[in-house]
Amino acid sequence: MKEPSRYRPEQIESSWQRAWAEQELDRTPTEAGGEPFFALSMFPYPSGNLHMGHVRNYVITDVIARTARMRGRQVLHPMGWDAFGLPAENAAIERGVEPGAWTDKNIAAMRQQLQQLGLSIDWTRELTTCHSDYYRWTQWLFLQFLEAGLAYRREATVNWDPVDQTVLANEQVDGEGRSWRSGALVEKRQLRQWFLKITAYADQLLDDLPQLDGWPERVRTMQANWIGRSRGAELQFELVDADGQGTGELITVFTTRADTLFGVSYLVLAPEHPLVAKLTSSDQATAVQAFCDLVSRQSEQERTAEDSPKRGVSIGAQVRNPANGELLPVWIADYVLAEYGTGAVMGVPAHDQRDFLFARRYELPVRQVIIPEGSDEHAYAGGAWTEAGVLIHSGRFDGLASSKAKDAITQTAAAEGWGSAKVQYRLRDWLISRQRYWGCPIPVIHCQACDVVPVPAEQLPVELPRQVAFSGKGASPLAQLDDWVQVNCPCCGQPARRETDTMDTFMCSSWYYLRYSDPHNTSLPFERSKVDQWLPVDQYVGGIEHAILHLLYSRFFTKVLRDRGLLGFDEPFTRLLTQGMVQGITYKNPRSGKYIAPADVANPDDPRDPITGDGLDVFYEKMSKSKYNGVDPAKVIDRYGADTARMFILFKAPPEKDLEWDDADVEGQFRFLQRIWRLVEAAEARSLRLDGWDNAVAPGKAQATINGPAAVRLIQGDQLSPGECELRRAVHTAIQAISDDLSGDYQFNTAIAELMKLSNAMGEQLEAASPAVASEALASLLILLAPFAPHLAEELWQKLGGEGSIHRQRWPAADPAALLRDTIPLVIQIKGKVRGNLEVPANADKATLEKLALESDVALRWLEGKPPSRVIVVPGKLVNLVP
RNA sequence: GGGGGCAUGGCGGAAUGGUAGACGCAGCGGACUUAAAAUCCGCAGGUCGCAAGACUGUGGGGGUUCAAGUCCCCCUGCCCCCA
Repeated sequence: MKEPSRYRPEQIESSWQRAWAEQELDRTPTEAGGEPFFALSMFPYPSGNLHMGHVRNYVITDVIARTARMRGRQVLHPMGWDAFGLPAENAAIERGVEPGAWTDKNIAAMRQQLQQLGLSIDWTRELTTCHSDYYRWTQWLFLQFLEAGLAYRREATVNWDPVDQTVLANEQVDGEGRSWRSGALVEKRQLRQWFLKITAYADQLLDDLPQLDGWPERVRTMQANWIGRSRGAELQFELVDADGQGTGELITVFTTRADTLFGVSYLVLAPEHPLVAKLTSSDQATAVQAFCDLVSRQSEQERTAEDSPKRGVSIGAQVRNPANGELLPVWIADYVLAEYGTGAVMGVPAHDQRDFLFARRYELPVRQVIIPEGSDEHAYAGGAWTEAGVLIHSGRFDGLASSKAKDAITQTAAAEGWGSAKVQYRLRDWLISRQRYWGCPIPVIHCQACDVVPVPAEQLPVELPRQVAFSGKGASPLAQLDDWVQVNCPCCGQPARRETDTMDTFMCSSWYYLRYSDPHNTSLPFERSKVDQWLPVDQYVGGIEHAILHLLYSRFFTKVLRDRGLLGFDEPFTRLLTQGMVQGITYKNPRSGKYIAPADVANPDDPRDPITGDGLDVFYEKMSKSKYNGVDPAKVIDRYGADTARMFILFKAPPEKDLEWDDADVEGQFRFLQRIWRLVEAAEARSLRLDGWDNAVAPGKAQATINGPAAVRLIQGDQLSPGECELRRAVHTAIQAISDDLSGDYQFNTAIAELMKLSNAMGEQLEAASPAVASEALASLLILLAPFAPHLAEELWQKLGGEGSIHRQRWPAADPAALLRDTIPLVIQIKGKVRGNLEVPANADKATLEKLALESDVALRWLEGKPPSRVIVVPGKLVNLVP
């Protein structure tokens, strides 16, 4: 007797990876035939090592890509590298390695790690954002923005990251005022910087959100909140001199509550407002300066939180309320931001909570001008009343409802020339300048005579100089490279200077998905016909942390490029799956706050600090080095193989939920794959073969409706034993369930549960089944398994003599005949409670079911001979008898 | 403060308004073995009961329905976004 072999992933995985590469199995089809399907993962930053979050991301996309291929779609499933960024520059500063070389080395390491996962990626389309054959086109696209008037330079209050020594866009600063990268509290600085005019697309970016019905609702909500459109009015207040005479100079405020105009007690400017310096009276100058210094050290969050103290100082100027002629003092305050609206607001303490707190603190008058409808009482005590209502103390507008009054006052303002309706956005223009070396150079030249001159397209790329000296201090290394900086102006030929700022790396990632459609084009970023053929991305997979940043920028790019005629669609990503985090078991000493490595915990049932003996807190948290809770994918692959790692990650939790890494569950998946191996071994020992199984996906071939060899097609229900019927039912139930789980809303965890059920059923029924039924079951199991565990499925497919690669097999369709049953268990309910079961003919009609139920033992026992008052029959399911 | 989401065994998680807990992990019992590992078979929400079975059970409270984890209202707790 032949010695049974054992499932040893290390012996099969790498050889199949090589074989598939030779067969070019993952190559994107170039000839027509079949509907295109673009499966995309958010590309990684090449840090040099793959972590579990990456693995989860790419495995999910891989299953989607493989399934689509087996369903006859033409699949584009590429990978690339988001390769500009600070870590490379920090490595250069700390270890003296050249950022480009460091990055390329990391890419090579990570590519190899990715390949070990058995991902069906077309590596011939790989792209790297820091290579000039890519960033040449990032520069080219920047010039498109410049030409369209969507890129501009201006002096602005910007977020300065003191750790990374560069500015940041608003989206890149979190709610606590910290940098998304370094975690440092950002400072405010006045600098002249490059911006992209994303606000010009604010309406489209907002209004097109509802059509993204393949996106998670919460991502759309987050984007809508971020754009923050509010409809209101701009109102102008004229400055008056000490004698109460108008000076002709105006302060413009933005408000969504024009209805409260008669309740204004004062005006507030942002401390950074350009008029502040001009308007401050001499006796207030010292106080104002001190206050501005104080505010510049505060974060936006601190300044605007509703529960924080509101501070300010009068600047000694006065304005006139255009509605009633009252004179109002002008203040500056921390809670008004220069970059939002006009940088000035009207203070209405009775109807705005922050104004209320401010007025209390500085003893400014509070006048109520809105009362709740149907009431004449003062509706506030101790706080502002911010709801809509009816106007009082508002002259000719008295008695109007808030909503009507807003329109009426705005119209009056327009008619009398002191205001107009205005739509305001929270979204601000995207600051793309970075004072760093390792980024895409901004392709412009500053000339004394010609001002800002774009580098002519034929001179692109503006190459980033290599072999640069890094100090880590002061200005960008680029600014210190005189040879590089000094050029002649392309316009007038006079000596000029290159722009030394580089682009935000989010620029590079805002269009990479487009380049995959035509990655080797040397005359354009991509050809329109190709981008329109493959895009928009059918399924995009990545982390929720990009809900606003990358996803909003990419939508913006797509719309701009559409308007430039470079592509022909409105949105880049049709469906979006935001996968959850991978969490590791984390031990923390609650007294010292120190994290303890799992390896140092002697007894996991009673975890204690190895040094102090304190009991430890145990919980799951996102894997990170500092918490010692990371699991290295390479080690898992070494020990169990890629297929087990893939299966575990997909089975453990639904894709959008957080996943708790658990070694015992990994073992469980390995055992499952072993059981399949043994199942096939046993079949092989019976000489079962799959070589008649002609089911391959051929380009253009019509979708087969019946699977398998002729023998199975001829299976007649009445020729099968009950066990064979049961087995076929299990097979086709699994086909149907897994096909559903892999359609649109991906549920890999339940799909794998169905595979387990099928394999359990085969364990019981396969041995007694005829070769035709058994081989149908085996082939189906392996084909259904193929997207999840591609190496094992291929190995076993070949073992049984399957023709061609299993990955070229057609996805099976369930045979409805196999799902039919003669009898079904009918649930008998008494008053809604389940009291028993009854085996009844599957095709029995309502009347028969009712009769059978009434005659059942259960009915006799519970109804005590009395006829029920009501009978509900759900055919195929249950009968509910209500006494 | 506003908006959104979530809450199911010891654990991860399943359940088109129709038998709650699929599938797995951990656990327990058994077989095989000199023994262990591996493997195989079986048990398993809780309470009461020898058992048959009954009662109870999806964060808490109400409601709609023949029937609610699922739909509606209120509350509590946790998470996310915005302020």
